[in-house]
Amino acid sequence: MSQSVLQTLNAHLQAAFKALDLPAELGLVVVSGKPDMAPFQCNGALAAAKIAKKSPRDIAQAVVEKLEGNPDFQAISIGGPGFINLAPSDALITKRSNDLAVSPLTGARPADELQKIVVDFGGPNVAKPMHVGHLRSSVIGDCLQRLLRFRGHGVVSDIHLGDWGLQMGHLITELQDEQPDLVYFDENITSGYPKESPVTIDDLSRLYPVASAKAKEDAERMERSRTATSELQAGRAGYRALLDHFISVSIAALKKDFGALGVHFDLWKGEAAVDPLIGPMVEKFKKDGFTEESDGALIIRVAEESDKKELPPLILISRAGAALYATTDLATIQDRRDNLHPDVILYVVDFGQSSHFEQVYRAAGKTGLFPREGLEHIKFGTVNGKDGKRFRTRAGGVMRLSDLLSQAKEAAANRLSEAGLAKDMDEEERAEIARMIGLAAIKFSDLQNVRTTNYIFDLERFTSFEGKTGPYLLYASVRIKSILRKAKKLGVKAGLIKPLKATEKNLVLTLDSFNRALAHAEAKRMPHILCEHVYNVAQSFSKFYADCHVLGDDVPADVQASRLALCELTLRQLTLALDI
RNA sequence: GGUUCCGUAGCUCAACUGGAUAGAGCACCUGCCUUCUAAGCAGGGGGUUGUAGGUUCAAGUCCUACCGGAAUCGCCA
Repeated sequence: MSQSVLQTLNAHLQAAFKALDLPAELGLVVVSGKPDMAPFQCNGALAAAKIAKKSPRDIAQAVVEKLEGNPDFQAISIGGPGFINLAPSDALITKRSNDLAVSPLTGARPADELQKIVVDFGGPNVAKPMHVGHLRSSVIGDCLQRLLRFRGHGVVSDIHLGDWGLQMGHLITELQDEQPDLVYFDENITSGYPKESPVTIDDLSRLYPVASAKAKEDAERMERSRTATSELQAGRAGYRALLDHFISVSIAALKKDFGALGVHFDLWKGEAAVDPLIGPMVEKFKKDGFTEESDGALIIRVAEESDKKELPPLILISRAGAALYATTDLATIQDRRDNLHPDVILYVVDFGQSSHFEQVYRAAGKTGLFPREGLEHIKFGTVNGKDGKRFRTRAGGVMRLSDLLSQAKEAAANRLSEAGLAKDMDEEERAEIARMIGLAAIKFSDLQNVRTTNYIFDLERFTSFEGKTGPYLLYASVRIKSILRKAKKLGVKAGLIKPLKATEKNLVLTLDSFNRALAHAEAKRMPHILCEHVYNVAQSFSKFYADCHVLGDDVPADVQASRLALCELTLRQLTLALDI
């Protein structure tokens, strides 16, 4: 596999800098900020000026002279204070385009250093229904796990169900108030519970808010939930049996939701699964002297010298004797360390929990449980409404995931019939296409902007089909497929690629940056970088499509073959990238 | 009040980590379908990057102080 055009030019520039006794790194070639002047540029002459004590333009001039006559360049010029503008030769572009055409992954390569990575995302609670906030974690997490796998890493994804802690106490006690006669509440019975669940998923989502609201106003009610939580964690049989029902009912419902989203998890573990590890882990922390007592609770101090404000200690065991969120997270790290042996664990969780993870990561590092550097919080912004205020679950009008999906699907179906598309298909096929388009719209609009704050949820944008959207990308694929179909009918075969017009060369260079986008997206754990690339591909193709007729009567046979090959290549890369 | 994150076109967001005249998409104008799907293409208007300083050849990006917003601040997850 050859190098990308950028890498090739980069090698030449670095060699030229080195030959001038300047640091090779300064020869770094980047995509030009002024694409109308040249596709690439090198800014090293400006930085070199200080070291060499010469004017940037003189250095640029010397570099240009070194590169003169190199067949890989079509044009080299100096702009402004000392920018070196670089245009690759047609021969280089042509060669690279044909290399890409025969590359199974259209130029993508595995990461240099392969790692074992655990991706923890989704994190839905047993007690609460899925809403748009979970959508974000799921879509980003799923994209990251696909990206990392594509790059060759060993990836294990875990949903990390919220099935432990106070919320379970809430559910148990509220259920007891509603149906006090259930056998689970009889302390004299410790086995032989019914297989059938006493509750449905709807019951669960109804019980929790009720209990939570009551407990907030009534200290006594809260105490009952706390006690139930402790008893559950201490192993009370009836409560454990209830918990198992809660979990299995939830998982069944969640599998449906995540299935509809096309999101996959390797592990469906929850917090409850690491319960047996907690006791020994806490004992070890105690023995090793990492813990101390404070106000009746067992804590680990995680403050560091450099903190401007002391970070509160991590609470391992509450006054009531219950394990908390941080405790199960630590135990989960231990579980993963011992069973999965990861180099890195990624937590795709909203930004509001930053300090919690900071506490857990520090504690893990301090106690020798897991290296601090291997734990990464992949944070994203809280979900806000159009008014910029937080999109609250309580505030009524909860947007359920399934509702969102069906709305997107409906919008897609309307668009299809309006535009008279897919009319030669039967109803079932059309519905399937509408579903895919709606899903693409949702995923892309969520992924394309990864800012860490101020995430605004806008249904209209999520289901829009014009401009920079998922459907636009699909549309590009559809157009290519249509050309390929026609070519097959006409008996035209793909051949050697020879980019002639600017739109063709541009498309090749865009396709050529695939690997760079993948590597960059991985390094930053930012899916939107990949989205940006795919959008660029679709846009470059659309321009090419409008500018270059592929199968016209007036197009020579070799040009037809070349453009057809370019179409095939583009489709392959689009398909690969959309699958991530 | 403390800490952390953020402030870019009317709206939603980029800007490859310090590079040239800050880019896309909506929305708004002007063209383009008897030719491979117009979910598209070509073009236009729209900006003192919250404010004020500082660092240097160069600042949306780095440092300081204000203004405005969000999250969080020991027994919820």
